[in-house]
Amino acid sequence: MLAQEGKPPSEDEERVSLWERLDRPAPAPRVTLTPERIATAAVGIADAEGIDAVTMRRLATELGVAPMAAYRYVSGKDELLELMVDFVYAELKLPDGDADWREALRTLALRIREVLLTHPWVARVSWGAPTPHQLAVPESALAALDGVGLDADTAMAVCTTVTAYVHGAVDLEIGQTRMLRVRGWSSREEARSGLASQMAWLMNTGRYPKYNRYIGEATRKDDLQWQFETGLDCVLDGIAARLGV
Amino acid sequence: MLAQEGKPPSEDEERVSLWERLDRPAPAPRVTLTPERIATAAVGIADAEGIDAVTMRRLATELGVAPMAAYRYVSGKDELLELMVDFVYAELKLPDGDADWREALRTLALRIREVLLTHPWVARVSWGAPTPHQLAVPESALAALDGVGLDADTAMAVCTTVTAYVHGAVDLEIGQTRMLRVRGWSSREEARSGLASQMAWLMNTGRYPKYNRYIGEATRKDDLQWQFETGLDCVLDGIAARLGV
DNA sequence: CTCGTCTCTGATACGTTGTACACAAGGCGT
DNA sequence: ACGCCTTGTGTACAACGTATCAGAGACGAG
Repeated sequence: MLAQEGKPPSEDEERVSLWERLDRPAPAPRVTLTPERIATAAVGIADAEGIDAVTMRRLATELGVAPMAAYRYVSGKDELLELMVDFVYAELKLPDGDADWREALRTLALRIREVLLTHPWVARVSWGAPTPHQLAVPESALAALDGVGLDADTAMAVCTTVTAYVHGAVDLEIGQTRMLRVRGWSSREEARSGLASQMAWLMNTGRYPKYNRYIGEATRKDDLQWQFETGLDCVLDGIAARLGV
Repeated sequence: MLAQEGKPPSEDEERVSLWERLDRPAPAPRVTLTPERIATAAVGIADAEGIDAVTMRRLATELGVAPMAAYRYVSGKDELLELMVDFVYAELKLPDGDADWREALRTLALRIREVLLTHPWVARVSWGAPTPHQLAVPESALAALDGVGLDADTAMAVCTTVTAYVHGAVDLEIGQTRMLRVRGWSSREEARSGLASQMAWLMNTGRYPKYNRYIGEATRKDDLQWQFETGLDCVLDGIAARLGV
């Protein structure tokens, strides 16, 4: 479609992945830009001002280069986001290999939560294809489960279940936190009494009596850590029960 | 800022939520547009061509109106997405009230999964503030848990845990499915042997021995329904165990 | 019937975004 | 020293969200 008369030298060669490309031994002369510099700058912007502030132009400004410069390293914004996600997962410290499977999975889950809460935009970005540092998570989990004598399908299912819970729970947590932060309410006292005005209106419709009652009675509504750990322990209990310790 | 010299009749009155506004008894004459028509059209586009195809202009074209017409009903694209999410959740059939709490939560989870898989874009859109039809989910779950004698915090935690698992699991599922669909591979035979080229390269780095082995041995890798139900049953087992049946 | 008014829609326009394309600059092997 | 290949620049365009204003059509009052 392009390069229809010139020379198509390496045109149409099979598409290599971002990671494969970056792994090749840096064939380039004079680089002022590197994947690391790009990722660092982009993650910095996202952490400071939210993922919407991450713009190819803004990134270029931050790096002191022209808007199109980063395109030598990532093929588009999607790959930039992949790079950012991988960069964040790189800071995840994996649990030691000599722990009980349950303890290993538990601390892994807690650490993932911490990382995701530190970079809330990651939860809404990560796609289908896992990045290298994301793959280290199931690798570590499977290693922890290795001695328990599970078949491959069950072991994978356990990993998926815990991962699903962690991501889902942190996602809810982030949404909830952001919902409070969007309004002016800084303290939760203010938030609880006024709640969201729309929420208040919804409650006043009388269509959610149980919900209304329960949030009225709840006393640990703000203890997100407790909620997360309670759910996580339920999940781990269930795994242990269903799999014979 | 606007209307600085005329009459600011209802200007600056406190911001009312989308749902409150739509509930007021339709004060308007001659409507060719309605929230329902807008939501139907937008959801249709998103289902057929993905969420990125949902554009204010595209939506207007679909509705046969000018690009700005829908802004009379939603204040911006964010509210359009809220409207779409609520429209989708409206088709969720809630379980009857006379079931066992466990069965109620189980079928609720399975039905949410079905809805989310039918409209995969919903999973990546839903925010912090729940829409009315989304609120019906915890309402129904709390109703099912009402007789079990849980304190408010625990009941809420149970709801959150199940919701978190469902959302997280479906999210993974969608990502996985989309990852297969992005390539040309239509069949999973083709997908398994070739896998993603990038995945294959990552595996060949030798950094993920366990993962590589387990996906090689797994035989139910494509049975996503089994995976989901297995995880779900683990979660429910854990809840039952930790809460004394 | 007429008219003022209120609500809904159309037209136009602006700033921002992602990115295609062609060109310039500078280090390395020979 | 020379050319080549990689890297960064400049310019440009289509598409997006949305602000603003003007017009159109139905209702209530007279």
